[in-house]
Amino acid sequence: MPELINTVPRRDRKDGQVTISCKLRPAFCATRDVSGMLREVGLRPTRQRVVLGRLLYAQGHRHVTAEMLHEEAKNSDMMVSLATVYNSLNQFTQAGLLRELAVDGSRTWFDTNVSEHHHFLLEDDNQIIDIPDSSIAINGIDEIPEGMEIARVEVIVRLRRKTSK
Amino acid sequence: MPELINTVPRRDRKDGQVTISCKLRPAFCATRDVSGMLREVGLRPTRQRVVLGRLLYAQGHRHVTAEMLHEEAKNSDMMVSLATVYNSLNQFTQAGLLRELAVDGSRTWFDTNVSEHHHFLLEDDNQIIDIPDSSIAINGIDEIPEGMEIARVEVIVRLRRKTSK
DNA sequence: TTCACTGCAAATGATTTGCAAAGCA
DNA sequence: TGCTTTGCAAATCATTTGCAGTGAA
Repeated sequence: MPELINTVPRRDRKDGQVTISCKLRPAFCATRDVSGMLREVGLRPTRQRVVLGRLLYAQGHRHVTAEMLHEEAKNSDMMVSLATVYNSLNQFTQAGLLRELAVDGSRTWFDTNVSEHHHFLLEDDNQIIDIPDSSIAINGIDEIPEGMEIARVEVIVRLRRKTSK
Repeated sequence: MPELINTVPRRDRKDGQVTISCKLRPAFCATRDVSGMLREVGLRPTRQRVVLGRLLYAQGHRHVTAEMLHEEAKNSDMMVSLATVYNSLNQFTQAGLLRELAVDGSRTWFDTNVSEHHHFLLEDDNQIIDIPDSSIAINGIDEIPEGMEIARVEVIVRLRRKTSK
């Protein structure tokens, strides 16, 4: 069941302070809608794109790698080649349905939640979790280089297991 | 000429707010000190490590990739193999002389400034710049998952050229 | 002299690409 | 039918590794 949609993060800037408020955007809900969603962004709803779209959007927001998604497709006996998984993830990203996350040099993560929000990274088991409902204020970036503007602010809070003492 | 050293970032936490104050740590200064620096962290000052150490630390803080550093070594006719550049960068990182940056999925960046601070990423020309003297307050991460603690907070402010309008 | 370190070349792992075959409009 | 899209296999790119030779201590 879909939540209310709130895709546009608010961003106010005043005297060197950037404040970003964000609510998680709900998944493109409902399995049956994937074809429509694809058509909406100009991607032909082929069998493999629909399969991947369902895996991505049918269960709420997710963070996935190509390898993970490929594995899932295999397990649901909807074979999609790994190359196609990569291609589709890139097409989805370009179409604005996914967002790429740079958290970990070794592999690329994709986030089905494209609205502005931030992440916990569990260093021990290499898992990514949304920071829920965050309202983040950053001071001290009033000196943005000449001629530039902020495209996006990404905050990654790296967590580790508490050292028992 | 070295600035004053201030390696330890302050971090206070009170009611769900984490505040981090940081000053840029100066480079391990002076060309002639690289050998000593290496010895201090338990790395034998071999010719190639000293060459790389000089390139990294002789000119203030830097953000480099393995490829960049390899190129520089070649240009200064101090040949060091690419494999050794990679190995050295990893050894330096493990020894705490460098910090790895996750900004861009495609290649690994290393930062000679290991104290806690944050970065601008110029998306257009893929350049990384320190956010100077930043004092950053983050609200809303009071719900850290059970049994976890913050290892590090990374903020990346992605910048793009201002759209002329 | 000894053992750590380097350099090459080959191995790896993630991702992309070329191209013939297959599938949607 | 015609033009996309897929799937495989080969190509690529960044990075790591095995191992014989080299060099600091």
